[in-house]
Amino acid sequence: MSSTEPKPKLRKGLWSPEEDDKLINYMMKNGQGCWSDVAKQAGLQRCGKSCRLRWINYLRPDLKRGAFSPHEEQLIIHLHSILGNRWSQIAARLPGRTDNEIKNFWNSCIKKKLKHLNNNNNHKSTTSNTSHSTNSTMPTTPARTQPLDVMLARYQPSLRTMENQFCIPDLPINSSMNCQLWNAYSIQDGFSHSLRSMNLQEPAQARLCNQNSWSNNTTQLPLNYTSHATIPPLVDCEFMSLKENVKNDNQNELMTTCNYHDSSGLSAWSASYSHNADNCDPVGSILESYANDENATDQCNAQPIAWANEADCKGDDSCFRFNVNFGMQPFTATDNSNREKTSYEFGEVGEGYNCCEIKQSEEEEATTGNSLGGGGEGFEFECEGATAVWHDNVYDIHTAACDLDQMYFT
DNA sequence: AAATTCGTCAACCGCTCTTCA
DNA sequence: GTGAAGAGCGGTTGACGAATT
Repeated sequence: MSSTEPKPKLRKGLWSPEEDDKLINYMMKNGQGCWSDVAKQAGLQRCGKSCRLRWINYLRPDLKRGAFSPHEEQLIIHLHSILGNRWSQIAARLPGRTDNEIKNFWNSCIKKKLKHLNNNNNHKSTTSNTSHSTNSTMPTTPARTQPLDVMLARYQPSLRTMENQFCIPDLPINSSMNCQLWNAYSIQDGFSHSLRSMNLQEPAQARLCNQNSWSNNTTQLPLNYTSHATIPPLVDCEFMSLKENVKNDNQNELMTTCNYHDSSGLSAWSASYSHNADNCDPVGSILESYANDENATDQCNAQPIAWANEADCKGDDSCFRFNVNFGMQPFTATDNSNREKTSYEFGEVGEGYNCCEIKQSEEEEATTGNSLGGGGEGFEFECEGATAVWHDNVYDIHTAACDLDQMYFT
């Protein structure tokens, strides 16, 4: 049965240049409003939804047209490895690109490359397994030199190799310390991690270097992943520390866990240090076991992060947590009750490097004592415009570089 | 040269979330 | 508190040009 009433027929399909003109003129004149009104008032026989889509994905003036740059490709792969198919969130971090564009690019281009890469790898591993079954050393394949290849390789857990891990270059650390580094490219939800553990050597400082600029607000992923690889230019950091006066021998023990976030608001890598792990409480023991476990690459998940739980601070432990922005230095943190003041010095080290040096000051050792222990208190820090407010196990972070909200410690 | 396959991308569809009365 | 409308998101479709057979 056919209706005799003339229904308002809405156009579908491709937009004509005339329709585009009408929409552009209307939007330039009136700005964005109710989309169903836009359709009517602009004289378009389209539904509001169609108008919105056309404007957002194609007509708005701030769109960047053309092919994706290599850097954009890397960024998309990086973000997708963390966010999955959350195209709008990925697009939000690529100025001038739309979610639709990125989605199409992913489905038509990157996905294919990944598949191809995976096929190659499967072939390689099949053939190598049949020929060498007992070789337990790290893969000896040379470091990849193509950025996209590196990103793709890192995206696929099965393809991760030593040279594809983030590592902190030139990271001297006390021989009594163990250092554990891991990248975070397997993050799906919160801060679970894919780990790479390392034992490092003296001296007793942890220097975190970056060939790019710490203070650069834009996200630039590292292009080279050699043994002295760069790390992302991170501008935000969650920093946790546990300090314990070990009983009997009056020896200080320090365990520190850092989670770093790049300027796109995503965790990019983490590092942990333990001092005098031999005397460790469970916290240090966990760290040590990972540091000594050659197979710890992918098994830790969120466990290290849990060290910062109040419950892990036993006895007279002091426990303090704060956020820093490495692009701003020096950094001083004060808890919101003004009972303690903890200073960390970040200085530039080396020509062409904007490095961050983390060390615990004498004052801090002397003053942290027990007063920062206990749960339920919030901490608030400020650092040249950056604030981090801790409440209900959530950090609200606001910085001049980016506005990150609700980062979680698990 | 025609037919077929492939790749790209704009647009649609259906669903969820948000806002507001 | 509730429902309707609008907005936004991700998956999918289909048109169209290029490449291949």
